[in-house]
Amino acid sequence: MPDNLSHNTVEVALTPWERFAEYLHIRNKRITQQRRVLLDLVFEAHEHFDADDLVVRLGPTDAGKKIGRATIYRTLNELVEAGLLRRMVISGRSVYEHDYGYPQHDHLHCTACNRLIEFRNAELVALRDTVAMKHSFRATGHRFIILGLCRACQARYSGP
Amino acid sequence: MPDNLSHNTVEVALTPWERFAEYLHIRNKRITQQRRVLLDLVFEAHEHFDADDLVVRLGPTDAGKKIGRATIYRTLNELVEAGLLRRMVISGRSVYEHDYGYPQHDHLHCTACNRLIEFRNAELVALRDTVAMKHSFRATGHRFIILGLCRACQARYSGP
DNA sequence: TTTCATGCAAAATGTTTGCACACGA
DNA sequence: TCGTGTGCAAACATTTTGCATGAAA
Repeated sequence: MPDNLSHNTVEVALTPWERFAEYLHIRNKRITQQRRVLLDLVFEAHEHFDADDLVVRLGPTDAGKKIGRATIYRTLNELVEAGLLRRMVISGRSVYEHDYGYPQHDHLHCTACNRLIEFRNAELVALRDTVAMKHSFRATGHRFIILGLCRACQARYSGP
Repeated sequence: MPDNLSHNTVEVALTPWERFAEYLHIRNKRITQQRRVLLDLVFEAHEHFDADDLVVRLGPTDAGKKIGRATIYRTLNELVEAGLLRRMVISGRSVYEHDYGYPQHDHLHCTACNRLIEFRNAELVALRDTVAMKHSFRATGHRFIILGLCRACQARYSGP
């Protein structure tokens, strides 16, 4: 396994689009306008977002091109299944981020301002696998979130 | 070899009851029948449970001793705030376990049978604090769940 | 021309809240 | 007594689903 931890992307053979097309083709699913628009929107930038963000970003502008909430949810599930997006649950709502072509990482979650800060730590995966092996468990993934206060919020909460 | 986590305890000065009473007293909250019944029920055994489990364990109609769902949710929130219970979210629902008088640990979650297996690892907290410090983040806690297949489910899914 | 996908609204889920009454301190 | 707590039902927020229509292949 190559150590790409010090770079911002991971080399991948296919573009997200090629990969999604492949995923759809294998399951006899169709390449529709909606899936096209959503995938482009989602891979426009490296951000954390939720279903509602997409609704907002689609909403007022494209008057004729309205995509229903249900389709957004359905497509997000497909993108997760296709390995393009990673889902995590932050205070009760699903939050998504790029997974394909993006290095493995985890998050610090500021419980005051709700910001998510990414970090990478190679030891963590090693630790995970050690623990899993000790319990005859076959690890397929993990969720690790460090909760606390970011620097800005520490300052804010200890007076001016 | 499993390390019998469920029979270990941490020495604490107060019983859960004393601690809850103290918590309530400080906030001018009252020791009611319902809170009494719920705390006893919750500390009856070391298990993972959710709100619905409590509803079921309280029975259909305890001769007029019915405790409403709302009260159960309200009390669980108090028990978490009081530091007696720890809450984690497993596939969209809140799951609780003892926190007070119970050693720090994390979980392996079998995504096939939904079982939660506890493990302890001292390195993890060290790692957490190292990462937090590197980001000027004040860590107050973390959530770490290793996802995968437990031994039984690995066997089940690779044929007999 | 046959599936499959979409939009809409309704349903499902898990939890919280408003309110009138009940009860603990 | 007085302020909290409770049960109930309704509200909530997010996500899923049933169904008739519309669009890929």
